[in-house]
Amino acid sequence: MSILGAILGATGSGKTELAILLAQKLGAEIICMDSRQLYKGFRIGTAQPTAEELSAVPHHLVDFLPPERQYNAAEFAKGVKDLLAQKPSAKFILVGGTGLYMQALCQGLNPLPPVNPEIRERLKKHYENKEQKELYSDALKADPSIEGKIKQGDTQRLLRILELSTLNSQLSTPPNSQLKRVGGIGSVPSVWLDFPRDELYKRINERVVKMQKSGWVEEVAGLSKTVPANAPAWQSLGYLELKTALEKNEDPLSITEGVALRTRHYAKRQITWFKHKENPICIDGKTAKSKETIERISHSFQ
RNA sequence: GGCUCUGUAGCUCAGUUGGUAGAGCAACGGACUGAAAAUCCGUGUGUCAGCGGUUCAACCCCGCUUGGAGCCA
Repeated sequence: MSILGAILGATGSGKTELAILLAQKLGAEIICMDSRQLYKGFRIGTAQPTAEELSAVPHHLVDFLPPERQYNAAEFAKGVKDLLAQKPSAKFILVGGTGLYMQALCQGLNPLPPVNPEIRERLKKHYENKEQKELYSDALKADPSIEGKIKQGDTQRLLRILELSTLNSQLSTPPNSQLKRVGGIGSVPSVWLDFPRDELYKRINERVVKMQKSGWVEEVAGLSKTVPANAPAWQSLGYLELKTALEKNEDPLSITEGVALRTRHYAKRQITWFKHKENPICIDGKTAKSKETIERISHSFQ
């Protein structure tokens, strides 16, 4: 097994910097486990590693995906496994905050057919102007095991269930409820970069401002010219707000507070996920880059 | 100086013909199996500006004090 461990933490907790120090010390390469940093050209707003950082240590799965491409947890897991197979003697460190991707990689996924965009689109259209209840009752019929697990308002998951049931009946695979996870590489040692809540929020607020000062606006202006408006990459926090502000000729700084707010909400979701799904060693974010801490983490990664 | 409006949750504000109060946002907690920076779910945290009066009972009515806003001088 060539994955030494994972650096986890909420957005803005300083994972990137720590990972580089650690990778240099351990002679490892970095795998970005981030559903947004993988989009090509979406650099500043997603806090991709800088050019300097990228050249300091070999990085994978970052800044490579065409913005109009949809990606998913299964592709990520496959991408990592392919990489491990290609470089059997290399050592890797996982770095990122996308919990679902880590789960898919380590624990595996149900052996289901790949996402089918046509069916998904059709279902979406079909339920667009209907009552929420109808979507729920149809999904419940398709897979009774979702009762109590998926809520009525959770459009995204309900559509997924219906998409699966459509595929299942076409491909006669077993119903969702009976499937088991397969293909996981098993759990890896992980550390969580911890901050008191108010400090983390302060870091997030400041980072949004910093992004705007360091070329994010120009980045979005450029991307707007080449990337179609419906490209999945635009879903990255703040990009759509910024793009719209530019189109409407509004002050790009008017979005700052809203973006910071949504980023804080996102950070909270990450905290909840990793606290409950993974069992990382908690380290103090403030002293994470100290010699002692690096030493300690290296040790647990061996 | 005079007149009018105003003070209720962290913020913006509802409200009770008098029976100690509730929305949105924030905040906090939670879920998560191929969109996850996504998508959802739950929780009210309060000297109702202060002091006194009327009343069985005041956030509500009355008086004074105090903070804020506006108009007239």
